[in-house]
Amino acid sequence: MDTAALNIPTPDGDFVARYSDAGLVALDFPAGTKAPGGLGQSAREEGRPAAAKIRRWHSQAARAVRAAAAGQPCPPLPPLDWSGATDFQKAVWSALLKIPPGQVVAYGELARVIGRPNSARAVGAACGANPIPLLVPCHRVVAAHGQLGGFSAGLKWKQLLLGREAHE
DNA sequence: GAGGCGTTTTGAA
DNA sequence: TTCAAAACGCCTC
Repeated sequence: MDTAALNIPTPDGDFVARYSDAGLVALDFPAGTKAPGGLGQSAREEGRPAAAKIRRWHSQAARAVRAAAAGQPCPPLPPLDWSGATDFQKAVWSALLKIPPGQVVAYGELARVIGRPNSARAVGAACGANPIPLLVPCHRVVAAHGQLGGFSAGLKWKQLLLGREAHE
């Protein structure tokens, strides 16, 4: 694929945003804090130098990442490239984008929102497949009974982010 | 409170 | 096409 990977420095480390011609395709958490997987190596641009539009998206994404990491309301996001995702995943991720900062919903509740009340487990799978955590706030989804559930970048990040948002 | 089972979706063989 | 796995929820003991 023709993608560009650009660093987003924050007080918590360097996030890595990956872009296609259509928009932001993925966001990697800072190396060292990410759970297994091996992503998050040093950022490098693949292919051509970043086009002007990608630089524009990157500045938007950088602002959004820093705001989200600080638990503040998210400024406008660049276009997100969800090509390759299933309709179910897109429905789940769209619903996630509507959750305001500081508020959490249960997997089962999210399942009802998208019209699949029995799909709580599938919602969890879709959250786990989310390539853009933080900006698509899967950390605001928790299991029933107040349990945390899981998080692709590690539960420590989930707790940290929820704590900061609750503090706002 | 703990354990087991059911539901739904995804990805690999 | 089939099967196993998964960031869950509900029911039973």
